Amino acid sequence: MIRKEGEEIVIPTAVIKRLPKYHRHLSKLIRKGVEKISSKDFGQIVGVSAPQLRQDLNHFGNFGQQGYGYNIEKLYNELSKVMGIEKKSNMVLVGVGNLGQALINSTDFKRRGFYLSAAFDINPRLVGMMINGIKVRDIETIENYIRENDINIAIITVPEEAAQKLADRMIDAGVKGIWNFAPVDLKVPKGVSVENEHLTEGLLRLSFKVKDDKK
Amino acid sequence: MIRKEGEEIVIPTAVIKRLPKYHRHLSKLIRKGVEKISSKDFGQIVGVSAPQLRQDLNHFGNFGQQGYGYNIEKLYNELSKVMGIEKKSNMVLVGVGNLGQALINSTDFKRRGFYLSAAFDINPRLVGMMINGIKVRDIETIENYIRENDINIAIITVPEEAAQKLADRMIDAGVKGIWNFAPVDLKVPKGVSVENEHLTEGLLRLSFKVKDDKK
DNA sequence: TAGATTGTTAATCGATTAACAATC
DNA sequence: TAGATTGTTAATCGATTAACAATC
Repeated sequence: MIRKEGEEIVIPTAVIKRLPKYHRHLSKLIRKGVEKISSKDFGQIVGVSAPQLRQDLNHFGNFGQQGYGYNIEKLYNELSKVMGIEKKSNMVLVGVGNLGQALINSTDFKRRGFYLSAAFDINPRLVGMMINGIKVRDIETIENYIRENDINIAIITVPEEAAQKLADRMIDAGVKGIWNFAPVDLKVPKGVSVENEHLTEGLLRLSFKVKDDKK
Repeated sequence: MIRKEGEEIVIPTAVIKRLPKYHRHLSKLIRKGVEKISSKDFGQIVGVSAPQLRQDLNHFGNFGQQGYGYNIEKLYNELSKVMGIEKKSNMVLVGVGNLGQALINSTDFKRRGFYLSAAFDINPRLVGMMINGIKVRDIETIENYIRENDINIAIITVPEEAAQKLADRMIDAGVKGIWNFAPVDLKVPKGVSVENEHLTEGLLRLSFKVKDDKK
């Protein structure tokens, strides 16, 4: 793809949705020790057609080589760059309940290059604890922490009622992205991104499919 | 919409993806005590255009009324039916770790009409425990339980390595749908549905958006 | 070189929006 | 009845697939 200087490049949302899946399977292939792969084979693995895969990747650069295919490690690193994954820890989690702890303990995160900087909770019994190497801090100190440590992504795993207020506070302190697990659609100002993880919706989709299949 | 007898009706995947969101907001509106709503207003709430909303709903029936709009409770019940939500408990969860416990304790599930029948784990320390009214049982008894209680949906919250084998066992015993939280794409035979909940992918999408906004 | 496979354009398909007659 | 709002068809837009020249 040829990019003209100064031109706005808009990536189709359909492409953005597929990138993380590519990233996950590349990570898996690296662990398996595979070196290269063709768009045909990789497409089969991730469940998209070969031309679609090539077109998706070409939004970000020409990572392949004719007659050879794609070098897996190179492609993985390129996609990591594209998605802004850096070893530098710039992420916090708020709400150390069951779900919060599950995320703190997630090996999949770490494996994919994500590192949590700290966790926060309102419960004094939890404050001070260490979980998987992450210190739980008092929620009242979160604004300072965000400012001082240049945090730009926050994970919200607090109850529904607390989520929006908390989001506002963190955004005021400088957070640019929120990964929200509370069952509300958070409202955020322009320039801030939200990814709402409404778990129950996945269950409903499954239920629909099961019912639909029976017919 | 007029349906002809015997004709196969295929619901576009784009529509299926939006249904759970409609359901969630209807649930919220009921709790607020709102009685009726127009496609224009409801579209604004759920973030789709009014014609799209009407078209989506009309795949399943004509639930609105000209000059009036939609009765919220009626629409909620219709969509619940469409998605196969029944009070009758026909769902089990396997893997009572942090994530499993988070789901067992979820108030959002119950509120939306979903009920768990039982939970299973391999760890003898957990077996026998009651969590939020749900009994934790020995994983070795799961096939029998599925057969005897006519279970058709299973939630998998076990480690990656155990997920596929477990899925196979449960499908053999009669499970028709799997909601999978392990970071693998489960392979299932035709007639069985899977909804893969790859949490890390949501975080990557967020990371991409944050990075993309900075430019 | 010959074979393989990419990058990219053009054609097709599906999903969204615009528009309006039907009707409560 | 007049006003509001649905259900539905036709037009537009975006995303996917097919095809192939470029090239390693």
